[in-house]
Amino acid sequence: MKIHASAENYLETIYMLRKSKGMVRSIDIANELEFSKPSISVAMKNLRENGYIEVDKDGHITLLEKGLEIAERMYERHTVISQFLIKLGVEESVATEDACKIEHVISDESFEAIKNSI
Amino acid sequence: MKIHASAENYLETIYMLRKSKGMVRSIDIANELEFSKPSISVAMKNLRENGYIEVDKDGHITLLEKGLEIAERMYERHTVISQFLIKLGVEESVATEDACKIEHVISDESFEAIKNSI
DNA sequence: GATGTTAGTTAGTGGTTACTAACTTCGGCA
DNA sequence: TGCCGAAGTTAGTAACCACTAACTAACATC
Repeated sequence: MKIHASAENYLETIYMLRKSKGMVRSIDIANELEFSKPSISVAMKNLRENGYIEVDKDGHITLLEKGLEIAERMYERHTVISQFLIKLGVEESVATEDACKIEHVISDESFEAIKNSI
Repeated sequence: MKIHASAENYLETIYMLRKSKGMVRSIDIANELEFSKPSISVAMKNLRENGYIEVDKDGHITLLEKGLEIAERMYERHTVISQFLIKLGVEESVATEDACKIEHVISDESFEAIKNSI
């Protein structure tokens, strides 16, 4: 299973919700991303079957090592890029939205360059 | 017809090839983007049927007003973003590659902020 | 004139990503 | 006990974006 932008996004969202709310269920991700329940259900099934997350009997989702690695990477990109844009004068909500997209397409090299420029 | 990233990319490529080579045919776009001929053929059909480009009897492609507008917009984004990354120390080919992706997802507001920061 | 190359087309396929409709499962409460 | 609502699942659909296979059309070259 190759990880694509959508999977990166799901893993990052799990990571963020875990930080802000403690426990994470599918429904929380659906509410956060404003996606339908089935979309999340199918996505979590894939992530589970490929060893990125674990789901206990109560539906609580935990990031496994593989998943955590990606989530942390995305989270760092997200925070750095949005911080960078805000520093340039971009409105916070716009900066966050843009960071959400850019974080999935930018190279390591460019990301590091931006990070070092802040 | 809504314009998506791929269409923006095709229009931008036509614009760039026009600048560098004069005439542009489908095959030139295929070579430039390293896509198959049928992929380009179908894409050009869509752009033609929706008034973004014109194709004469010899297969020469011209941007119509709607298409030119998008192409110029993308071209500006491309040059500004890659220039910006190069200034941060990113290797040129990487900067160009990243600009190719970022230009399709970044907001006007963030783009202007980057442009003004150079 | 036959042959081969180049450009372009059509038809069908496959992956990604999200959707709706309709279902099950489970816990709480009248 | 029986019903309701919340959470999650399965099945089927749709749009986007590229692909290969196989075709036509036009032109060059021998």
